[in-house]
Amino acid sequence: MRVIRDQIKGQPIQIHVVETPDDLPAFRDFVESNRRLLGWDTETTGLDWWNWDRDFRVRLAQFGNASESFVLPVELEGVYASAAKWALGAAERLVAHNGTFDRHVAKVSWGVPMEYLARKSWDSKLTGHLVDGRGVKGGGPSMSLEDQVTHWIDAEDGKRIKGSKAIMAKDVKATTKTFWPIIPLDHPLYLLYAGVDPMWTYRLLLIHWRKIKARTKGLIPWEHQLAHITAEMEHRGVLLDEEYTKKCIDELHTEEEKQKAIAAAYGVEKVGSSNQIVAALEKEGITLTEKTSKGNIKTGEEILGKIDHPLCGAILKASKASKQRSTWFENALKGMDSTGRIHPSVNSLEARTSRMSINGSFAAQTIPKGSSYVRHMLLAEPGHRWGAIDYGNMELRGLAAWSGDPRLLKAFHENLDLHDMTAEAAFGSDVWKMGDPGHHPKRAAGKGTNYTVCFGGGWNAVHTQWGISEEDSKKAVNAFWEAYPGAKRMSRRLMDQARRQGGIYTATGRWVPVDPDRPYAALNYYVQGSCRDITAYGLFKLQEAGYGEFMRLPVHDEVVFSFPENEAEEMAREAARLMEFTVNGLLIPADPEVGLRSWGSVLELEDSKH
DNA sequence: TCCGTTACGTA
DNA sequence: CGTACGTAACGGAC
Repeated sequence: MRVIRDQIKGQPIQIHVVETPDDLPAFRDFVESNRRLLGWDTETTGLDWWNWDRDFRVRLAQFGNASESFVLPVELEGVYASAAKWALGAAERLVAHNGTFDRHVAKVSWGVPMEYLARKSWDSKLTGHLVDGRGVKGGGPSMSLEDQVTHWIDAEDGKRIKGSKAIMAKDVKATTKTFWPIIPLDHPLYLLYAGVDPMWTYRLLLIHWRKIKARTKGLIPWEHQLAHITAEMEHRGVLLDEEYTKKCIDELHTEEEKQKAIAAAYGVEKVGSSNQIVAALEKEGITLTEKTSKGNIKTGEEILGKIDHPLCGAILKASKASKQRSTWFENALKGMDSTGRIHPSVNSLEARTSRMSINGSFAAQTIPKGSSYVRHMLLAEPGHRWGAIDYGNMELRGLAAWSGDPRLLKAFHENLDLHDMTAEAAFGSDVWKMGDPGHHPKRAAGKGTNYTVCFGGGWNAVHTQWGISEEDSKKAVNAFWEAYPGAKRMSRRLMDQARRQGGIYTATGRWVPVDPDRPYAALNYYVQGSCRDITAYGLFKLQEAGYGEFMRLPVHDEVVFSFPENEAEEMAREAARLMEFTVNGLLIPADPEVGLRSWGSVLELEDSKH
């Protein structure tokens, strides 16, 4: 058996590379004596595990503790895969970094049920987030294995691994994204890269465990359970309307070509190029002046949309068609498996505030909702109908409940219009009395203020983003804090805590770091983070009640489903009831909607609030 | 090939 | 003192 000797943080490590079946007894001995906690990982041909019946393969499986690991060439012979499968069964506890991916792999490659592994798994990506959930941009460690190693173990080791990818890619004349299926199984850097992974995840878990704040510890099983639920949704996938998708690609392509030709006639070859746009418009006698924060000239919709010139319309139409085509339809088609389903990747614990994100085949959380054009490409299962259940006014209700402000609470308990209330507090009731039919004439300012303040904004944000006059914005924001002193106290308390401790705890005890120069964000972090856990709790209840197999994706304050046609309405009502949650006596309601076959059909319901 | 910037979509 | 994301295209840096 080949042994690679190296170091982590200057400490000696050993990677045992299994080369023949004769090496397996030593592997089994190792697993037996490390069964209490075993780090593991897989190397594959790519991330598209759903193509297991096409060209996806698992190549290596690795198991280890803090200083020793074994690498199995599972791609070669069944005997190695059997050994890997046995090890997964023999371990009492497993730890992996982003282990949901490896559980997909174990399921499609070796038939190991995801649920079986989930029950005894830790995930160092999740524990890392519980310690400090900030990404690199937010001044934090960031959750990728390389970044976690760099931050918590050894900066040199982290960089070395990053560099080794580039070298491997070069060795096989490929890129860092394409070398995975072709790198030889015995490439020394590949074996080193693979072999250190289980050691790192093992070490990271122990480091994180010590650092997770006492109040946050309770979320460890919570996050692992949630990650399992979303992994099952990933595994199930969402049915794609292939015919419709292809039709849209053609349509958009035609539109794009048409508009590009118009733009080209004015000298704009690349409709996304600000330089070309500025130069072409200059020739037409139009000078753009508005600058971005970096001093470049702005050429977005905001600017071009206001100019009455055929070039501007063509540029906007061409880039919109192009972006829709590639972002939605082509990405989805590329990600389709042999059964016609796509498998977007759900990151169950992503943002600083813990909100989930979805990427991959399509970014479900950014799918346009102004029109049903894109949403029509996603279908419920045959004989099913699409269901969508969303929480109503979740964040403002949360603010009311957690702050305990009497007027905010009264508004929701008595079904009053909070936007009218804020408008009244700011601009008086001379022209409008509570309870009168219709709305306060300045309701828009009230609405903008409610949302903006809840999200940590001030009068300037109300002014610029809601189109409210400067004077009204100032008046409304001041009035908000006056009218709802409970919210003011809550914000102040959180800012104090953030200044003293560097962060805040959400309603579920989650630690969220707050930047010292942005203490005002603390209120939003509390509300956003706590609301995310209400959605998470809803998913637990749904799973527990047997609704798991019908769930498709979580979309912030919404969950989408594929329900059997005959019981769809009833199931949606029951699911909504399960999701509803009461915070300090205030209900966060969940509204069920059932469409026809496609996601888009829900949007077209007459009574849809969307 | 990588990465910062800008733009635009969502809650 | 708006917050949190993902994706695409461009264009300079390497």
